[in-house]
Amino acid sequence: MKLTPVSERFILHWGEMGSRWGVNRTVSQIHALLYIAGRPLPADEITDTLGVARSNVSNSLKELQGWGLISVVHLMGDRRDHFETTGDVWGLAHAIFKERKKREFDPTVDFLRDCVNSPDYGKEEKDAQKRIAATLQFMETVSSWGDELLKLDPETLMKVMKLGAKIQKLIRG
Amino acid sequence: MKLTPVSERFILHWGEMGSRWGVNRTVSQIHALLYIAGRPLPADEITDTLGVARSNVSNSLKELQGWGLISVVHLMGDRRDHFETTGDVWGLAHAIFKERKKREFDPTVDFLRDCVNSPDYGKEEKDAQKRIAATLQFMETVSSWGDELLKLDPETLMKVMKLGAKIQKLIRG
DNA sequence: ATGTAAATTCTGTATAAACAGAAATATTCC
DNA sequence: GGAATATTTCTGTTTATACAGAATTTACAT
Repeated sequence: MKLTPVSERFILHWGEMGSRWGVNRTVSQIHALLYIAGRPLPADEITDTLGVARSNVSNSLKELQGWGLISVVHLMGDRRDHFETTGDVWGLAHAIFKERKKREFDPTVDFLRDCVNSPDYGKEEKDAQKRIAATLQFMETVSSWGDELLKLDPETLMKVMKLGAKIQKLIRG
Repeated sequence: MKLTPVSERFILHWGEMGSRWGVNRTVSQIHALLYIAGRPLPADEITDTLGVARSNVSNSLKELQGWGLISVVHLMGDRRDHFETTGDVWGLAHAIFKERKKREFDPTVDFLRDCVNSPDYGKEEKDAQKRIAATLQFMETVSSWGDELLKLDPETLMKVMKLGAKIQKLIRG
């Protein structure tokens, strides 16, 4: 697949940012490619377009499935797997947010709960106890807030975001 | 500094999660230590407590300063630098959120703006153009929402979070 | 100035992640 | 069943990061 200049830049940028987002370059490049392509692509076409090893593509596709970002589809008269991603940026953001929360946030909330319930907890300095408890409480609040937001439909969430700081007035009133 | 069992677990957990959060283990361990200690520590004490090389501590402290998570203080009659972090979980979350947004989000928003304004943009498939534009618009909305939230004081933000999904009613009404 | 403590930078090593290419496995068609 | 195609797993290499320990620099005291 021949890439236009903008597509190419897009894919390269996505790949570079990937490392900051905790996913490797090839994985994010493949995702970007599928997003730009807007149609299901077979692994070989991804391989050719990005110029990486076929095995690398295979593993990366697996990881993207683990993130819930791509799905396999089949085309009539073609035995190859084809891969596609949502063209809908909301769906994407939803999947990414959900998965990152699960991987980066929830384990620590669980851990902190465990700490606080541990028999050793009382042996801690009073100040340290306070800070740990406050951290847990804070993270629990953020966590359930996140879950709530994930439940909202795009339109509502968009309104919430557009509201921005003006929400203060609603709360006070 | 002798660590209690919970403190030790806390620091180790923080260190492990660090890699998922994009910072290395020593960096996050040091931060956790300062957070638990609740008082300014000199580099040597950090070195001894964590059992890592002095040079490693030095570099990690630099990185934590880059994140705006620690500050240097001096104690009377002691020439050594001492390092401390906010004991306030809100302050912490604020600093982390702000910095992550800056590093992981804003560059892509800038990049997408650049794409859309590029002379090559028109050569793109109509569908791809739409998706890129939608991505930009979405990320811009999220970005300014983030900025707004960062401006709110903790109490208000807490109320917003506690409100959760019930915010829908406020919006409709 | 010279010595001493503190902090940083430099250099090499170890570790882990990413990746290519080969080999092996699975799938579908005849 | 066997050939052809598609996919995954395995193995070794490369590359990037983390780190220790040494060397250097900086800051301060006398």
